[in-house]
Amino acid sequence: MTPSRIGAAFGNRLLDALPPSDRDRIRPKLDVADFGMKRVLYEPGGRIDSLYFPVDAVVSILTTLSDDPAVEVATVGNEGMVGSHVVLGSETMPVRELCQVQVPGRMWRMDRESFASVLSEADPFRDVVQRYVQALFAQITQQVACNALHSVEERCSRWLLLTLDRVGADTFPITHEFLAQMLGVRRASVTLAAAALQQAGLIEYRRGSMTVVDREGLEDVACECYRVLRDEFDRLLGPPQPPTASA
Amino acid sequence: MTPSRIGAAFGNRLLDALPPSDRDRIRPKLDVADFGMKRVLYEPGGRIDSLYFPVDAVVSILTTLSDDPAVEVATVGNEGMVGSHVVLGSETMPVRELCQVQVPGRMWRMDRESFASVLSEADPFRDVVQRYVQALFAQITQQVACNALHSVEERCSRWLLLTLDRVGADTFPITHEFLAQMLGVRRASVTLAAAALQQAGLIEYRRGSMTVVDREGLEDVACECYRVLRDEFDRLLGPPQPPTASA
DNA sequence: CGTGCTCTGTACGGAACCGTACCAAGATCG
DNA sequence: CGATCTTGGTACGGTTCCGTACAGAGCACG
Repeated sequence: MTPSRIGAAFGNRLLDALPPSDRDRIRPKLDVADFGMKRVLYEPGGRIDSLYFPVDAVVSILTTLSDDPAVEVATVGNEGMVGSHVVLGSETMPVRELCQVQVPGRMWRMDRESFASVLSEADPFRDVVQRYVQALFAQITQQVACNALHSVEERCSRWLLLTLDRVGADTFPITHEFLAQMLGVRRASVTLAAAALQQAGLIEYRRGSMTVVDREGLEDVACECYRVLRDEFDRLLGPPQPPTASA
Repeated sequence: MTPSRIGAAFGNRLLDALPPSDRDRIRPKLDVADFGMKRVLYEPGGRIDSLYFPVDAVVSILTTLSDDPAVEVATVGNEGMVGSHVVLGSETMPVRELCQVQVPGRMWRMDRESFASVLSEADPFRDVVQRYVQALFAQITQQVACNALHSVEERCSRWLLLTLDRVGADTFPITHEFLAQMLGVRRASVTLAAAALQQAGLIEYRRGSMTVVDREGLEDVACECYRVLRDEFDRLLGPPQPPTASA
């Protein structure tokens, strides 16, 4: 943790969308969490005891099926928070959904009671949280159409771009196997798509590590879903701030 | 409209989940709406002036893409309401989503201001509405996995079963073309799947009209998504009531 | 330094589905 | 009752992706 300069930024777009005075008001209720890769934050149907506001971590919301591995329905990074169901009045996850750390990194943590009490006061916090839940809704919605209509290569590109926006770096850890599970496709299909993207000079990867080389080129290959989501987040949460060294 | 017997049911599971006294309290704010097939209730990004509680109508929530026809992300019938974004604090639809009547029928209508004012009081209404929004979330989430993993025939069956639960009858109007758009597949693919289902003696159809003959057989063909959604709705809203003649 | 494990590259047949197209049967409407 | 439109049946080549399998390449650890 850091000395809390007045109104200092958190490095999380949702929290930083608050006026400085509101930031200082909730700061005492936050501490820092740091989880390793693939750490499960909430089990299916499990209790939501804490909410998390990622800084440079990325978390997946997954849905489980009886015969297949879990499929990703949305990702949460520095633009949002993990545990949105509390906003809908629930203290638990849906029966078949879980949250899992995708890319390790830092997150701000707040326990559910604190969150609920801050939320119950009518203030900017409630407002920005509600807008985030709308954005999360939009993300899942887009994923429905994307999975129905777009190719593996398009979806891979979309996924990489979204992740890129959420971790602060061009390189992040990811295996083909893992990405395949997120997209609900074969590992070999991801290998093929990734090879094509590397061939085209858009990415580079070696054994569990992915680097985006040509970001704009990747946007051209990705389906429109990426831009749609980015624009919707910007509309609801305001454009991303340049990363002020904080936290 | 009907003479309002005290505590009378509405024929909508969400409204009927309220205690009779609460039902009577909101009854004056409701009137009956009846829209034809394919009528658009909200345009993409458009204002939500009224919310609707279907009785025997079915409404689709669709997401639009620039190059393809709109794809269905969820359906709303007598288990829920149309206009859930108001609960999230918005007065408009997301930029790329719309709501369209799927199967014509009756719906209860409430204007947004009335809804918001009823909602702001802490009471059973707020509670049941929040649970419905959770169920809607679950439905869209399931659709993500379903579109990624399941065949056209499985998805057709799921769609028919969900619709069957929502209209009060075994027969309802639907064309192959329309169903294909909802699922994001070719019209010919639906024709093939429907022919197979008819061949198996599960359904019958003739020119824009579909009848489910063997409901349990259809459940066996459908993917697990149908049962998952039905169970989640029952969990959050209570089991469906036998249809009391009302409204 | 060798062993074992994880991750990636690649192959092959097959299934599902696509884009497109054309025709026939039912409905509608003058 | 004939013209026209909508809906459904069918076909065909092509593409994408699947299921499965195996081998090599990088890394970790004893």
